[in-house]
Amino acid sequence: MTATRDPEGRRLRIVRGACEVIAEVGVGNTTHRLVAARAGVPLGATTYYFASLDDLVAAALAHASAETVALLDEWVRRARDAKDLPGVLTALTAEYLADRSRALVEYELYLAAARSPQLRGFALAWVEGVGDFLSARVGPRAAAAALAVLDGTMLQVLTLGAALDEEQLRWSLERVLGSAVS
Amino acid sequence: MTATRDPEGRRLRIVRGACEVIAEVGVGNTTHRLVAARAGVPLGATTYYFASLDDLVAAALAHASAETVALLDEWVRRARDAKDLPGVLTALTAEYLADRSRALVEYELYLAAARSPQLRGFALAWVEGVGDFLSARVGPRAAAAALAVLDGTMLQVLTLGAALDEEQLRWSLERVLGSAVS
DNA sequence: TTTGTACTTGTACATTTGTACTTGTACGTC
DNA sequence: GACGTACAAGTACAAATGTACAAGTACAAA
Repeated sequence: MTATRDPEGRRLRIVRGACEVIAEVGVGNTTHRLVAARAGVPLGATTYYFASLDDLVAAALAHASAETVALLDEWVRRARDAKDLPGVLTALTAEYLADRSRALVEYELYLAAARSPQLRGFALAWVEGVGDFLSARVGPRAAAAALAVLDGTMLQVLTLGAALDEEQLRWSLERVLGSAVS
Repeated sequence: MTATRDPEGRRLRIVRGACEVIAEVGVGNTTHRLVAARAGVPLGATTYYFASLDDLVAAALAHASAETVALLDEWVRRARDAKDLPGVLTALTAEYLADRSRALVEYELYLAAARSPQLRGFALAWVEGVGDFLSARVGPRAAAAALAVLDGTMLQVLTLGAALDEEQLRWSLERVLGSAVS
């Protein structure tokens, strides 16, 4: 018995499976077999679509990064004309953290970038994306401060397993953005 | 030829080697052989002192955490009566990041805690340590905000490989700590 | 229908890895 | 000095893993 033919779908299944595995066990413990089992494809499929395990992991991280960039567009769109900037940023953060699995892959990617410069571009996409947008709106200093608040808050939520304290985040952002906010 | 006998020193050498290896390749890619080579001990020594690889990694993370707790005491001591709290915190952050290798292990531990609750205690030590101290001095809201700023800033410096912008950090902290500062 | 190609699937194999084990050695105890 | 114990160091081996490969299968083109 053979599965119906669907190369693109298959590749996507594998990449998605890889993302889930990375979120669960981390980049270092990700294996062909774990990904194959998670994606529901035979082992050979993972080596057919990706030349090596590194390629597979890189594709998964690229996928996660692309999702974030897409999300970034939404952030910019919704925050551009918002009157209540801290409120919108807080809401967006809460939405982002709702998918804990994806967020974990993101931060896994973040940390992996610390060791391999070729991944740094992905990490930069986020920082520069949010940074540039905020910078244009509230100036570079406040933008950098807000970005640090957001990154630090998300990291703490992910690692400590606690729920996001939206009131606290809003308060912090208001403080940091200061008079730039209406 | 046999090395001179020194159980405690040996154990420490192995733990330190493990920390270095973790900083370089990450928790997931850490192996007995890498640690042994780095520590300059035969392979058998790593299994003699640690029942399993998990134990070895856990010991290394515990070691890193203990170092941080020790550092925490210094932070509290130096910041307790400081007139210029943002300035002192900025200086302490710069000092902390000077040892990039150790800082990386810390954040590796941070992220690992997201997946294994038994590591969460170590991650909590930092957050609660700094948090409680700051909280007593500037109130819970400003303390949490400052903690997020510090965590986010350090994460960005580590992952992007950029130098710490001390002026920016100082500005952010002043903004967050607000009137609580002299 | 026939055929070629891209895809599928299962398996095989060399390598790496965790860990146990054996042998040798230093040091406290008598 | 003799001796037992805790440590040192090398080796062995089973399990896991990355990857190559052979054989089969679906689908488009002719």
